[in-house]
Amino acid sequence: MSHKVKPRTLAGTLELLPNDQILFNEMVDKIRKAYESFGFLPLDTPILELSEILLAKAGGETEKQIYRFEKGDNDLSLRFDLTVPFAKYVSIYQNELVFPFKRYQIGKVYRGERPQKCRFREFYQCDVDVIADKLDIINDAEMVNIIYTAFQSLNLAKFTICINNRKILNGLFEALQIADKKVEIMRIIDKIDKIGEKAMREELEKLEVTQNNIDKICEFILISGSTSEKIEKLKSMQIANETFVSGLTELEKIAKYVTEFGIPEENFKIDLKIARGLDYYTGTVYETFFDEYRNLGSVCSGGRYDNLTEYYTDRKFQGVGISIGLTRLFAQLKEMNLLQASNHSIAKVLVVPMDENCSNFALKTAKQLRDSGINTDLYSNFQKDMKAKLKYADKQNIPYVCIIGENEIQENVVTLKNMQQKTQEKQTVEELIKILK
RNA sequence: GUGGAUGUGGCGUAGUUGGUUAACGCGCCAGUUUGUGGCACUGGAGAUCGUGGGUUCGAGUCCCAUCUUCCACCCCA
Repeated sequence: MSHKVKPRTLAGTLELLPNDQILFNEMVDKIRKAYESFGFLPLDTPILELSEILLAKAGGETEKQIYRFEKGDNDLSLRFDLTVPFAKYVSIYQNELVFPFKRYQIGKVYRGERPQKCRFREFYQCDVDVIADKLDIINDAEMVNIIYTAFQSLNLAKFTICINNRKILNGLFEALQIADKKVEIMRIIDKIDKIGEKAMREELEKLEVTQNNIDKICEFILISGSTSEKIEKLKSMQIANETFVSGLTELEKIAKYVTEFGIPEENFKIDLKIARGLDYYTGTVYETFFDEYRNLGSVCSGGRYDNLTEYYTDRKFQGVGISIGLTRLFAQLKEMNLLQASNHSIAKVLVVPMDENCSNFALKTAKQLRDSGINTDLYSNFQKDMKAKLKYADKQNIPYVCIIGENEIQENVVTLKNMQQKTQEKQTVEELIKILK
């Protein structure tokens, strides 16, 4: 007896049973449809890239978390996100593409982290981005609309799309003369919901931000009220900083467009606490939360960037985009039992020949069904009895079984059994197709 | 990368102060007379108790090491 290799799946990866996979695929389909409904174009890029491409921007988390290896003389890496390959793609094909280039991409990305709850090493991202030499702010507003449309069609839970603008934060830091620490400060601010105001203040103290400035930051990020009230309050702060003013103007425009897009007020909010860690964001930043499950964190995030292709070309491109982390979202929904159990099957009908002598009629019937666009499974074991055949249909949630035996062949009909209603009737093949269509 | 835990058949667990052929539920497979499912009943397969050392007459149960997985931090989807 040889030793068996114990079959197991790498931690931090998601592997589903068929019922869940069907649900997962349905979510992908809905997201794709939402993205395409805005005219975004599909794109696929390799999972593998040369390391020099993915690591063009040296330092930071990327370098720590990227899966990198050598094969022969090639220094290769697995893509860490879909944005960097997108930047490479745009740089290569800049003369062939039509701008503004609106694309979506749904695919797996890889991060070499210590896996933990809802934290994966291989996961799906569903990205949409627009890129052009110059991109009007209305594109930022359209992103809100896309997120709204996608989550509306996913129909999972009540959600709120929160936006902020990095320029406002940067402008404030410049005005307070603490711009040299802006990246660190933004990361700390970003954590306020998780750690609370007190802990946030303590962390800022550690950074040697003065008490006066900490007060100002808190006062600022905790501004409350409706969207228009917040904008008024920000204006009344009278911060004489160009960056701040330009960020505020952008935010105001987005709020206006969002209303014009017809997005309900309850689904959209300005949240000055949102900073986002990723340092390539330069303007609008997005996060999306489920109202009743805020603790899940953001289920869709993104932002505006000024020069995404800077590592590959001198031509400057502005972009704005968002991403749904579908693997994490799915895992969270499943854990919280928020997914309706799938009783969907891929096959609409199971064709069951009683024995080998019935194969000719059964196979022809199956072909006719498939030619009519009906997903048809064929029970492919003549040996087993009727019990096993029906059990198979039952377990697969196949709604109809089409039984073909000696009796049926003689009368030139089939027996169609409705599994749910437990009824059955003899039908001609033509009637069968009509019923199943 | 830092810190804390975990590890018993496919899954979830029991296993008493170390003592005979490791238990239970779910699942899986097969039957309950052969053209009718989800129920019930009967039977069956499946674990060298993560791995390697050690202590002991004897270890799933104690000690050490190692691996694995999980959780938190970091960062992020």
